[in-house]
Amino acid sequence: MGTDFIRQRIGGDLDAGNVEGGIVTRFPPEPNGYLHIGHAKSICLNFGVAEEFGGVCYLRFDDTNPANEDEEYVHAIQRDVRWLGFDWGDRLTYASDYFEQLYQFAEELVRDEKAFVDSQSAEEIRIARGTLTKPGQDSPYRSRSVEENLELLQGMRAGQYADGEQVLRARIDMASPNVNLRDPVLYRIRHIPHQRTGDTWCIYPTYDFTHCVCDALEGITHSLCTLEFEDHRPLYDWVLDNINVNFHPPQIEFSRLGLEYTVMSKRLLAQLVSDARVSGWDDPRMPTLAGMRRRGIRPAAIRDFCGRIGVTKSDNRVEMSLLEFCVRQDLEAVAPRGMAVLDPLLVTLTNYPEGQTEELGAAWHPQQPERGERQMPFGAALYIEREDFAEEPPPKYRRLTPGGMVRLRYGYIIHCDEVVKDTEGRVTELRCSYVAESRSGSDTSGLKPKGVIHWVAVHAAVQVEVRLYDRLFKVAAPEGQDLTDTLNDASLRSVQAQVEPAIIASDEPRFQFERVGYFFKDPVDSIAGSPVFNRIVTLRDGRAKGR
RNA sequence: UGGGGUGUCGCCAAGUGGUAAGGCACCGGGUUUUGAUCCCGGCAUUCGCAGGUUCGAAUCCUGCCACCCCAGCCA
Repeated sequence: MGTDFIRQRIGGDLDAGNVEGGIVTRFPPEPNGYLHIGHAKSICLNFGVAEEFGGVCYLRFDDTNPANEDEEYVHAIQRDVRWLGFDWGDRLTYASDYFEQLYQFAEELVRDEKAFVDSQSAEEIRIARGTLTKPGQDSPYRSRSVEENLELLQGMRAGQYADGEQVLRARIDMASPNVNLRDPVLYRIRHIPHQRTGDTWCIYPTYDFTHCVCDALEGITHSLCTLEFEDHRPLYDWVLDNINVNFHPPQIEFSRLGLEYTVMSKRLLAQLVSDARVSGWDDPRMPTLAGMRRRGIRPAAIRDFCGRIGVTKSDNRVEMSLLEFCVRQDLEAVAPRGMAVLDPLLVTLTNYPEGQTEELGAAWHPQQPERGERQMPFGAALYIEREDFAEEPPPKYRRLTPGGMVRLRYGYIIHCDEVVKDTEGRVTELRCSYVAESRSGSDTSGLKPKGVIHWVAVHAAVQVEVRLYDRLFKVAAPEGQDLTDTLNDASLRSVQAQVEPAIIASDEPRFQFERVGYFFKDPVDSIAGSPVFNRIVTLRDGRAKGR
């Protein structure tokens, strides 16, 4: 793990003896959607920092707005954090755990004349707030007496008012150049049952009032959040400076993650789900942790990625190639190899005894012979990849051509004698001859074909569905554009592939289909004996290179 | 046009006055029965721009410029 500005700051605080009790951080998601890879950055930071400095990290649900939140998300978030490999131990909390204390602090602010109940409508408040360049106007209710404010606030809590009728506001400065300080709302009335507190409350504290107080109560030593909250820091500090709480965490901001060809806003992701542009939050094309998990990406790859992107304050949009690199690197040593033909072209070996078959040994992992091998059935009828044959090969083409030869990986060298086409001119079959003495491992032919291709014997091939995923969007930065014309309609392609039987018989969840990519048995749609494979990522393609 | 931020290679990102780390990508080359993996090598005389201070600046000062965020009773 590199040392970013936050870790440097924490290390410095530790060295200076500013944090006696050890580091305490928190990951504070609102349960209103699924976690995505941008959250993973924050999770890896908060939990990672706690681990590295011998501290602890809370998982705290920021459930202050029952209108947006749902229990489903609470479960999904816990699952995702755990899947990523982090453990909050007994430090699972909810902002709602502190509702009573929050309320008491609110009364305290009222008693100290630091807050007042405003009876203006939301619209009136908005207008009086001024603009970015014009100062706001004080509310006519700004100087109500402590007694009146207290009675009003208690009345709000008791349910005497309708939604929006009253609101508790901090009394700060309506002329502040920072609009967040223009008497921000601390409590609003919402006659909505809360998923955890039921109908105990009909007033709910806002983020700005809640977050800093929860941080203080939990003794968070470093409150890490994203850049858009930088303007809120004065308010964070104001609240803690004006209530009787003896702990004041520093808020430190870092930039959120941007990733090319996808979006990271929960709003847009939720829209993709509700508009059925994807199959759900766990659609393998989604940048959600649930989606990436279903795609077949392992948590180690995501953690590696989060370590490589760093933590800074600069706006960023990371290239997809970095994520892909992390995914491939993680899978390279782990995934057993197998062969699958995605777009089959029939090859008939004219000199191979009709009806004869044999078994050819093939390593599960060429760099790890200890993993053993499987037997690949071989016969006179084979499938090869359609794109591994070219009638008019481009320069440096290393596969089959009319009159050319290639090696069938772990098998024989074949020679293309005849190209059979249908009436449309489409190639339907290649009639080839095999070199009997070229069998892999006992090759005495002396031939040196320039290429090696994968294949599957027709008589033993199993047809399965393979889902080929591509980027969700056609443009690198889709935000702010119309989904309909930026969405990549080729982001999912389903094909019927021919795979070797050993893959079907294996319990391995992930394979590298040689020369094609890494694939994962879809955990939802696979049936015993009839798996559906998701393409996790393609193999790196060095085809452009010379040599 | 008010406030808050950010600008170092195509993308991330070190660097905190001593003469531009690293990763990804890309480009060579080697090994290879996966055009994969692996291995070697290349890749910013320059740090948004312009001045200034200094023996010396990406790092300090001044002035510009560009981009991002903020006017929810969302977080």
